[in-house]
Amino acid sequence: MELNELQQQRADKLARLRAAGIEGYPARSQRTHAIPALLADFDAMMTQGAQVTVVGRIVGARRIMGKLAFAHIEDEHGRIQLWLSRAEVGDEWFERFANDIDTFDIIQASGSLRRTNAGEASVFVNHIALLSKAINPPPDKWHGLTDTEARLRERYLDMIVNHDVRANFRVRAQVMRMMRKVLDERGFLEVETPVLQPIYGGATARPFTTFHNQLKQDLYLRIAVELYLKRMIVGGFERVYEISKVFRNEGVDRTHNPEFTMMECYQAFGDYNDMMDLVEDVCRQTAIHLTGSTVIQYQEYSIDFGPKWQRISIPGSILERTGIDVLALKTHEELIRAIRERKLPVETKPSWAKQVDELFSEIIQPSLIQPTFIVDHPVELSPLAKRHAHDPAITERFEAIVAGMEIGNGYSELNDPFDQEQRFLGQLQDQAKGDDEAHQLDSDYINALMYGMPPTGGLGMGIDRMAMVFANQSTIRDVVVFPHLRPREG
RNA sequence: GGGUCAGUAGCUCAAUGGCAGAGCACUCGCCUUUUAAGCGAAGGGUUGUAGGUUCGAAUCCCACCUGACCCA
Repeated sequence: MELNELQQQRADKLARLRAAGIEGYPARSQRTHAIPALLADFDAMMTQGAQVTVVGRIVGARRIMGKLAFAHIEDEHGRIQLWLSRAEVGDEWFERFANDIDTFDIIQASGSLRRTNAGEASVFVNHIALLSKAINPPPDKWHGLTDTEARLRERYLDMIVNHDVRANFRVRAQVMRMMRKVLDERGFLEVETPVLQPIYGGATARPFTTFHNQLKQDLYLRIAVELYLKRMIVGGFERVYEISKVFRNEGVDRTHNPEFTMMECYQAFGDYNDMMDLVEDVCRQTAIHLTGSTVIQYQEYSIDFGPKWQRISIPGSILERTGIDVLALKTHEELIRAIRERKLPVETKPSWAKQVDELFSEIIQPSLIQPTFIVDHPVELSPLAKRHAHDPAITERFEAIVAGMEIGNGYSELNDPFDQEQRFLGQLQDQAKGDDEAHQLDSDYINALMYGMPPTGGLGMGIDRMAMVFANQSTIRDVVVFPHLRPREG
């Protein structure tokens, strides 16, 4: 590999250490204490004359004087000062520490515990071992690494230097843990269904396509888990869930990433009310788990997961806000004309249903900051949802909105195979009109429904967006460990 | 897809048509209580890429690449 000047200096130091019989990348280390544990019990251990061995990465500047040296090392959860005295550690290692050990090297230090004159808890070192030589130099010790592109391209460095980045991923893990906890407590079984699917379904989106060489078959990376989980409901499982990546071949923006993590669950003999209850429960418990309160801070808002969520009707709220009665304007053309007459700032979409969705998402949704369920989705917009018991034009469906973002979507599942076939055929018509996100016709799924699926409630929740909410991040890339970037030229 | 802004040393940033600089980091020397240690010295550049204008371009023009933000 080609090394720049700073990298070459470090490589030369590694060569010098090896010439002295010191391995740069040994297999084993002998930590006796994690740094936070040491700090928590520091004074008692110091009084007892404890000998400890800590490990970690050297961060910040080493401060080398003629016969004393100081540096800080950091393990995952803590940071402590190392205090080296030439007399204590010996000339050989003191020189080595000064000359051939660098900031960012990962080392092991053994010694006793002492406080400096300033009172700082320190390990008074009598022995050092190198665990991993860093060839790349650290970024600016004061300003750190701030360039967005550099942070994303070298996320590992971002994680080393910017601790709040690490914190986001801990929150994300807690969100997933609470999700599993609530589902497990309610008796749901965690299952795994195919990621590679011959027919993609369960959402309206464009897929990624791949190819199976032996079967000579096009396969799609799933855009949702839904249809397979509902086949399991047909198969007799009453409560199932899956948490995993789904893939949608669409643009990247503040709230979209082409691969994202979704939780989907299905509850036989339940309906969409049970699913709304589940959403409220998961969010409330997660908030309490993370903050001790039902209220969390998101950007400039305080969001309260304590009360029952408000419910807003899609057609009703559009009528109220814009004067357009979407249920009265039955054709796509009429709806577009009404939008143009009012000069509403929305994109033209390829079907009536998509246009209603666009209207709502642009005009109403961003203003829904407190937890809200939007309901009464037009049947054309929801090809897998059961018609509303009191109005066949709309469905028993909800979307869960927090901070203007959709974090979940659920419905009473359509289990009538004849209606399901008609919905699929309607989707094919949309496709013929140019809607490249229309749902495919899955005849095997209809076949499954023809064996009888119990009345069922279903739910999908976006883990990434929940992580955004609970980690107080405004872009999805800050809760995705390694967001996709275009390759650099050359 | 459209618009705006940005890309200069390892990092953070200057230099608005006239010698490409600073701070930190790094290297060398001194230093036994440092905390962004201190003092002294030295090194480090294909200014995102490729063209153009000009006596002269980091700077102006064109195209492209990468990213950020805004809009649709």
